[in-house]
Amino acid sequence: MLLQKEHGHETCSSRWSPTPEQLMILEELYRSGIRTPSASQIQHITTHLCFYGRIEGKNVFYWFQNHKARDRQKLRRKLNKQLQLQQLQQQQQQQHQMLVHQCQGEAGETSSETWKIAQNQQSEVDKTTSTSSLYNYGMMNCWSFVDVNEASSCCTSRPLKTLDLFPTASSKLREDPLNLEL
Amino acid sequence: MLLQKEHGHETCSSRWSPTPEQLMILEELYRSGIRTPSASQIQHITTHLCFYGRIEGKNVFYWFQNHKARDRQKLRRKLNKQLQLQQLQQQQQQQHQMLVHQCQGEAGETSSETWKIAQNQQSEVDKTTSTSSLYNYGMMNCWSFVDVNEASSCCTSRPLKTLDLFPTASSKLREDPLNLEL
DNA sequence: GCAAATTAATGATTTATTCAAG
DNA sequence: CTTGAATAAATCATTAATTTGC
Repeated sequence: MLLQKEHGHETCSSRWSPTPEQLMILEELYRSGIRTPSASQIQHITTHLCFYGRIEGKNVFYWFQNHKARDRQKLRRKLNKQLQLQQLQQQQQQQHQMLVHQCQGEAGETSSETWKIAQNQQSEVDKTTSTSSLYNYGMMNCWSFVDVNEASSCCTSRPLKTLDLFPTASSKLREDPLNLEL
Repeated sequence: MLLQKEHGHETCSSRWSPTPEQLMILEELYRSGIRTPSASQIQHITTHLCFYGRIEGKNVFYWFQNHKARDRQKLRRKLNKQLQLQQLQQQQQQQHQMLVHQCQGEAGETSSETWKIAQNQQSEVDKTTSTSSLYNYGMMNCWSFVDVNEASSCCTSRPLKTLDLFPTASSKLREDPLNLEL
């Protein structure tokens, strides 16, 4: 472990932390394709970055190591997430395909036609407050009769069935392999 | 005033907020091309989504309205941002192009070649602690002589030299195996 | 506003894996 | 098959961001 030293007015903490400029340049180099710089590359970079603040070769070395690793890690996780999502969505798509098709069948109608929500099964409670009333749907000049209590009564009955999602993976699931060197 | 209810996700607050399932289905419908659903489409969707939580027609109507608008907005902003970023990056690239090119010229070497930082101009202060010592650069079994005080003196005196001890010619790309937890 | 407490990032080390030479 | 160079993965440790209670 390094000791804390005072170099003039600058505080030397135990570990290097890049100045914004250094970071910018490092990232630029990374974007330009450098992943595991050679010794002399590290040397050049270090010399260049010295202008912006204290830095040494191993800092550069470590920075590229870590950045590359965490980049891949991030990518892997992203892909995994997307995969899970896709699987989920596929299942749900199956589950809701009927709804989609139903809606597609009615594609000809316009949204701003006056529409009424048929509220046939009114809940018995709260009959006093369940008055049909005029709703102005935003900026559209379309008014509809909607029952105020539509939602609450609608929520009490659950006619649909769900598939079990997430049972998929074994416990040993690891992140997907990923080919390196972007 | 908010009434709290325990229906899983459902809390009855003053305004509707979609459950994850509802949101997923709405987005699925959106992706499937629906932008301004007709009255009966809204009716169907609402009925369907009621299963997952309190919802009414106007919520569906508004959701599509908002989603469409914000989608467009997001796209616009994204494009603008990308443009600005590109311009910034171009400027920065100009600024550090030389360094990048320098590094590109040395692309053949491997990172873990033994490399030495010649530290000729030793700073006068702290002579006691400024001992050259062996550094193990992480997991690489490559040891280099590096001066402990490299950094402090590096910033005061610019010209540095690399002494590549044995330039091996073994840079080869390799398949990435890698596996990892979730 | 502000500092203590907590959390997220990330620099630095260690351990495990890969691959090629002998 | 063993060994060593090189590197990826995992881990440790400290700093920076962020939150939180005053």
